[in-house]
Amino acid sequence: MSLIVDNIRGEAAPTEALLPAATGSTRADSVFDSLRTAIVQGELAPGSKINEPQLSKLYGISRGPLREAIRRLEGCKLVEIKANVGARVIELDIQKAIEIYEIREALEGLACGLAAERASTADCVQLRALLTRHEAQIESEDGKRYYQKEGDLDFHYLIVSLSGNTRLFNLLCDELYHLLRLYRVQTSSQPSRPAQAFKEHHRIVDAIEERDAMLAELLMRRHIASAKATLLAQLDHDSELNPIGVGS
Amino acid sequence: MSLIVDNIRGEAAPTEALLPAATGSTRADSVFDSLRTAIVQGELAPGSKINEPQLSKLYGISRGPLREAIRRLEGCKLVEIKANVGARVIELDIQKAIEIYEIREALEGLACGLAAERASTADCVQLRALLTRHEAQIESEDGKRYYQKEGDLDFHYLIVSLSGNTRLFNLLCDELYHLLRLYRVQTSSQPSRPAQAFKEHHRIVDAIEERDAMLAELLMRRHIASAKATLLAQLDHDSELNPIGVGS
DNA sequence: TACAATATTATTGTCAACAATTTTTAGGGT
DNA sequence: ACCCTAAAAATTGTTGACAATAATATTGTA
Repeated sequence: MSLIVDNIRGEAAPTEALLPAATGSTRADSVFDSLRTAIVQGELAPGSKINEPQLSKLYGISRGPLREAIRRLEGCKLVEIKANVGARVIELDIQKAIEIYEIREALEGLACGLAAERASTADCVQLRALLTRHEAQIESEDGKRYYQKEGDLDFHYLIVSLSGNTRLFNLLCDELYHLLRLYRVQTSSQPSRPAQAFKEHHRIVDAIEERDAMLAELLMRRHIASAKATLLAQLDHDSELNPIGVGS
Repeated sequence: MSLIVDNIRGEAAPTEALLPAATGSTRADSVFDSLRTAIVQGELAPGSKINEPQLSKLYGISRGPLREAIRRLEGCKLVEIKANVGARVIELDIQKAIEIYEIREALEGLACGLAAERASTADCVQLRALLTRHEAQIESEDGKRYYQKEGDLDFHYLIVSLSGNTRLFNLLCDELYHLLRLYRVQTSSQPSRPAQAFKEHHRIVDAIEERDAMLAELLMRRHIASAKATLLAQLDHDSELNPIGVGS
């Protein structure tokens, strides 16, 4: 068991090499991107320490821009910094995931309602096309659940962008979605009930096509609430096993 | 007229002296706080450039920690950074303010509903006491609208904290509320309809006391929506004057 | 005067070294 | 063996200097 714990909480380092530093972008920006994907994809284990000398050597940069990148990660809530101690990759337990889903439910409900008010006919066509495309993908290569995960996010991505609220877009797509990805990786959770989800997606597009903002918001909130319910059930199940957080 | 413009957009510097660097906190943290309040209170004019040598001299620190503070400000959406060019204080036009209010409506609605589900009886008493206290303050020193502004935020602050969702609390209190303050300073907007607002506040507390989550959410959303409506009316009014953004 | 190209200045990005703090290790006492 | 204390190592916080880029001023020309 301690093997697993060590694996999860160890001081894992990302396998990435240094990037060629794309023009128009500073080193701090590139290393921020690299670190973010490293964290979100689980290469930097949750709870593990961010070692500045080690990472600066790995990426071939000095600690100055690295620290700026870390400060940006802090802004995205992907690491937590304690003064004079350093940064650690965030750990998402079920409790925190539920908090995120509560927020997501409210914000994506808003986005979906706005999308229904503002989406053009062409937008609706695009939205429906995206759904059918993903559906076909799933049916053909049934084994690879991977696409379904990303496909699901594509759908939500598009709707949020149709809301026309750029701040909302940034909030969801630049912050919350990364946290969701991280949680999925940490718990290696499969997307449950794909068939049901697709049905719900189509109902949501129906509502948007009909410019029914209230219904669109309601359906999206319900759609996300059902995912949240799965988490809640898991939380209740776990707390039944360990009544007051008693470890082994 | 150019006088006003210069005053608003000039490279104003905050009048703050360097802080004694509270223990347990790094210099980057203190200067982050200083800069944030300087921006929110309008001492650093919206749109003005963040000059690193100038600010580092003013605060008596080097550019390293200053840049980390700036990166944190970027995370709070208080400044915008362009690579190789630098950071500028954000400018909030009505359009952006409306986006914020849309988000705030959804999130505070959520917070209020959760508060209704989770608040203890003592919490409700505290909430009501806060209201009556502010009411008395307003009636006594009617002239000072200042208290009403902050008092209004106090009320919302408390409700958000009662939601029990810490991420929601951080999102609203550490990010959105600062932006609201900034917008109020930028437009020197007075809180409209204080009497009506107090009535709505009491109805909201009523709903929370009765553990009526749906009603509490509805009332809070409506409460914020009416503030948003004022902005929208202003936007329509302005666009009537300058049909397609024609300056003087 | 107006305009374009160039030179100058200022500012940002980056680095390597030093200071301050924390963590780890070693040692001694009970 | 345990725990407390002190030295050593490692890591974070900070600084000043240098390189790269952008903004500004200057000059030349039509």
